[in-house]
Amino acid sequence: MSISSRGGPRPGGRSARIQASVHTATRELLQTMDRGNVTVPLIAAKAGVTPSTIYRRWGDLQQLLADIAVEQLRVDGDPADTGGGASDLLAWAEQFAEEFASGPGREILRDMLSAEPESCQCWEVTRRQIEIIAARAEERREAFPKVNLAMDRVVAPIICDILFSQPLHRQRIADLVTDAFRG
Amino acid sequence: MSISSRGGPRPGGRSARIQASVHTATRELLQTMDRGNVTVPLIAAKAGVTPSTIYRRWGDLQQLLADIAVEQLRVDGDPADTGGGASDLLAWAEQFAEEFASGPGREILRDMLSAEPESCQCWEVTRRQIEIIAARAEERREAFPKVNLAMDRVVAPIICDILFSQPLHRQRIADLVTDAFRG
DNA sequence: CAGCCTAAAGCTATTTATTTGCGTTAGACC
DNA sequence: GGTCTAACGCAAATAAATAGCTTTAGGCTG
Repeated sequence: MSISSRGGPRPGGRSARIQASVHTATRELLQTMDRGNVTVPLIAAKAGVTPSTIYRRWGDLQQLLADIAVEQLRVDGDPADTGGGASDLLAWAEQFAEEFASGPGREILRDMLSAEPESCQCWEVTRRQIEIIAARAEERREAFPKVNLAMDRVVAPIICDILFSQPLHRQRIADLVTDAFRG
Repeated sequence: MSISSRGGPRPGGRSARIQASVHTATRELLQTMDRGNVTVPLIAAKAGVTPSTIYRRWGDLQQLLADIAVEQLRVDGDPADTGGGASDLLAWAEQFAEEFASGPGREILRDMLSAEPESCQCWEVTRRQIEIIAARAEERREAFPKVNLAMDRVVAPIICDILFSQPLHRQRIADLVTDAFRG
């Protein structure tokens, strides 16, 4: 009997309930107070679980925060359909930048990065959004840059601007998008 | 009498000695063991100071690590002069990528990012390196991209590849450099 | 160059976070 | 229903971080 073929209540049930409870508690705390003051015991108390539960499931605070951040990226759903590939990309980039350029947003991005493993799903999730935009553009038979190029020309510079605290104006984003269309 | 006009032994002397001692101890520990096992009390013991000294001067482990990382960036000195702007940029980018693509290198980059403040001198220091290359190219009356463009087209994608654990081949870097020269 | 003055370091006690071992429970599977 | 185990709760032990107070080094003045 292999480990994976047997196994107890892993996916659903209590575990899921606790995960939701911890996630909610964390998000609420992050709205109330500075990220630097949020601690594992605090989250545990608000979520109604013991700290050791959190340590065992997530390892440490950073990985928990990263987990939550990635989840939030997902729930944002598909990028808006504005009728054209170029404007889709611009709209998406503006929203993305706005979301992460703020103090808290920057902290979230950094949390995602400091979490060790493939938790850097951040890049994958983002890429998938661009793929959706690209697919729509193709359906309409529009010209649209390769996804890799869009990541290099638009996403990478925006992320670096955010991480290294460079100012990020509206025009700057528009320029990046324009550049992406010049193969 | 203003604070800045009086003041005790701030720049030189004991403080400098202790900073050097702590930096050295940290670097040595990082070579011996995993970054995750390095703690402030450990560093303090090896450096022959009390932990509270480190906490007061650097705040926490991340800021100390970031401080050291930036220092190491500096000591690497000017980028090599290979005789032409394009090859200078390529050589620099290859070395940069190699330095940070490794496991420890990635961790260093992440440390620099998680340290709060303008400690993100990482970007500034890097930019200055590109400026040096650009200045040399101008002296030779070569064509060379604007520094901002080089940062966007070469540095930003490389950093994102490293941070998000994308593979980073030699050819990939060469392509990025080539792109940068297509204004 | 002797003495004053203070920023920075030491020391210690206290608080807070993290780890660990062990008993308990929920719920997946037969 | 019964069994079996991953995940949880609880509590004790360890380790890290903070804070108060004392001591020291070394820049500055006279």
